[in-house]
Amino acid sequence: MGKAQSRQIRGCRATGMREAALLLLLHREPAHGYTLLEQLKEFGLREISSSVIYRALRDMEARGWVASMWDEEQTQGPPRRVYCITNLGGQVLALWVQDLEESRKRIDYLLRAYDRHVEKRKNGHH
Amino acid sequence: MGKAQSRQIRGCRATGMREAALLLLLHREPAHGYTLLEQLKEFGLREISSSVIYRALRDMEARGWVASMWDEEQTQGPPRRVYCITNLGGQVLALWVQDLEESRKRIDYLLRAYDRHVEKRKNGHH
DNA sequence: ACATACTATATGTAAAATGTCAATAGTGGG
DNA sequence: CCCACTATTGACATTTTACATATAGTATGT
Repeated sequence: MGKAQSRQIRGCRATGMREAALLLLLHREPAHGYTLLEQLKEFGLREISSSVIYRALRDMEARGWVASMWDEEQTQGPPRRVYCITNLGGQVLALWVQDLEESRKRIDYLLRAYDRHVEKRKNGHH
Repeated sequence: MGKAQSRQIRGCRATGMREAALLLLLHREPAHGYTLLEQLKEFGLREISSSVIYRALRDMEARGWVASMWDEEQTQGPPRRVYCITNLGGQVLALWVQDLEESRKRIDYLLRAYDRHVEKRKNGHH
């Protein structure tokens, strides 16, 4: 399929949703990547593959937003990491939240502009 | 600066805003790239460089969402393209709008979840 | 004529983000 | 032992975005 056709409309997510959701979950309580993978569904983020989550977690750790250690209690499977949010991570979460608020405003504006425009058309103001 | 530090929080826009805004503007009336560049500010999209807009327009044309021709009337500068939205483009715009509505819902959900969480913390529920 | 500022579009390339696939590995059940 | 489920990681391709720059016409001042 050519380059021109490649971009599809597909569940347009706000950039930053993933990070914000992860940080929020970890702000509630420490968790493992595998658990977070499940919990993210709460936020309606469409299927995110596991490797993406794990990578996001490692990146956030490199930035100091979260910290991790291997879990001691052994469970049904190989050892797993527990991630905790850091103080910095909490602050960053607050920033993401502010950004999302602005995003929402912009989306609102566009949607209203669209409605107004469609409305006008219906009323015959070609 | 290392890879880990490279990702900044930067005016988190919903993916698809740009396309939707362009299509909406063109749905109102045909326009030139240079004009659209100006008009996009209405939607609070932070500085988008011209090359990004022109590329977006060409891509949308390749997908059949818009059509262009060289403007006949000559103006202050080199010849310029007029872009019109196509029927397909109008339908695509409606889809983008639906997507943005869902995006807004998801953002809403996350923001409320954050508020609830912060509220709980304040009330002493560790 | 020459410089420069603004209008206008196009391209090349690098960097960043995302997606896909598969590798590795422990545990438990039949 | 084979399979299914839990759990994390790495390699690679694709997609998206940003940035710098090329090209070019028009207008204005000197």
